[in-house]
Amino acid sequence: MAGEIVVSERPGETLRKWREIFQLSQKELATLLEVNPSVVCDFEKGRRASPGIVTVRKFVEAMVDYDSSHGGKVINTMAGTRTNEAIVDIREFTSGIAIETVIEKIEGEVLAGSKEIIERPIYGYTMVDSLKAITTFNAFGEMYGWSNERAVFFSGVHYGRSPMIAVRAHPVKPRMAVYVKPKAVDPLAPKLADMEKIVLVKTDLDESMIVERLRYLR
Amino acid sequence: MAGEIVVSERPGETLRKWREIFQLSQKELATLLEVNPSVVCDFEKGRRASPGIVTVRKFVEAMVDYDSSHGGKVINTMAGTRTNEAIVDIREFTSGIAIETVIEKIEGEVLAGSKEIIERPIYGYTMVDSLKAITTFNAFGEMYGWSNERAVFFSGVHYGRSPMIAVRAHPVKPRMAVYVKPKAVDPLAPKLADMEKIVLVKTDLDESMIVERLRYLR
DNA sequence: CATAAAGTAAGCTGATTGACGAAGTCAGAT
DNA sequence: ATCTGACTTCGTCAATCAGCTTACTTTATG
Repeated sequence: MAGEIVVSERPGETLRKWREIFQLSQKELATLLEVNPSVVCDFEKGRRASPGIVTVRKFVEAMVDYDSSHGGKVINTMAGTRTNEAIVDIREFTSGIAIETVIEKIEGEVLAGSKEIIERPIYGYTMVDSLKAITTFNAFGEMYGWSNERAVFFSGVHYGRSPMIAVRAHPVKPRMAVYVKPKAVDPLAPKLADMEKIVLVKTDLDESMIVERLRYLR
Repeated sequence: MAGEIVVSERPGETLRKWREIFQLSQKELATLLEVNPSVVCDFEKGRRASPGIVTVRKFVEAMVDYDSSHGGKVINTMAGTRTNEAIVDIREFTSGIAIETVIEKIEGEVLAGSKEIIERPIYGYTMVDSLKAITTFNAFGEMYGWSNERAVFFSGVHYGRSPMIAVRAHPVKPRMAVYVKPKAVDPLAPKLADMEKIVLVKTDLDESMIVERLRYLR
């Protein structure tokens, strides 16, 4: 959405399109943003030709927040799964931790990833139930996607294909993907990981065990 | 890519990440952009906190252009598939065509989609080889994304799951997805289609037949 | 018809960007 | 030990943006 706006030939029109999808008037949106309605108009009509990305973010955020505080009519799917159900655990480290270290802790087997990237630090992790993550609107990270610098643990992996496909198609990528007790690992997965330059790891520890072990990482 | 930059917490760092992926020095990139190297640095280090989207576009374009004029080392996948190979056909209609009409033409069976959406118009279509699309850098339009208002035909569908997962994870959605002669259709696919409010259709015509039939749609 | 409500247009101001160039740091080769 | 190349920092400045206000169309709707 934010991406679509930046990338579009006439950002203003795209902005408008989304405002209309969210069924907001210029005035309403302006109120949410605490600006004058003419500002919204100016952007939509292109008087502001190249809005700063912070501005774009503000617009998108305002609309999404509004929607979710009104039951998420636009954002939420009709399906019953709630965002939070998909996310089993989410934590930020207080400082950067090398990917290697995490791999050791979880007794992971590296399926893809060069030496170089393995040395890089990450700053947190997210544990998701793969199937729920996909069937839930926003599990992929509150519209802004995952922060780059983290690991994503996928539990409930069946074929070992979909999670990496999701990563591939999503604009914002984690540094590291971990399959938790996967039933299988499709050969396509490591290939995709290589392409994305992210580390793909498999572990046989279960969710609670992993959370336990990562708990006392700084 | 442009999307990732806008959306990221520290756009500068993301910009740098991509410059490094393209294996360019600041100086080289600056030369491509015809600016002083310090400009590149300023952006990467965040002195310019909210670059205009035109600037972001310039950066991205410069890197992509450079890469493709050097054989597309980064853009084309290491897996050898060239971007264009994934896209079998792509066409814009001169005016909007109702989704219903397209469904009739291709003798499609509707797997998901309400009456309402089926009446909506689309303005073009893209035919992709599913597997190649995923293993190819740019087929998903990482750069510019799909336009909303079109159909995407997936050929070479095996389980009938990945294409919809890609659609799900990708920020920009087509109005209509068509499985061309799928070997199977995973039950998850129609569910995802419903959630995305896009029409999912299956057809037993083959690629060339479809292109043929859609050719003479206005 | 009158009058909201929604959106457009235009002029203005202070803040920030986009750009430069000079002077600096830093890590590795020579 | 110093040199080179890659990167950083910073002061500067014109251009542009983000925001305001106020006045003007349009388009419903009682």
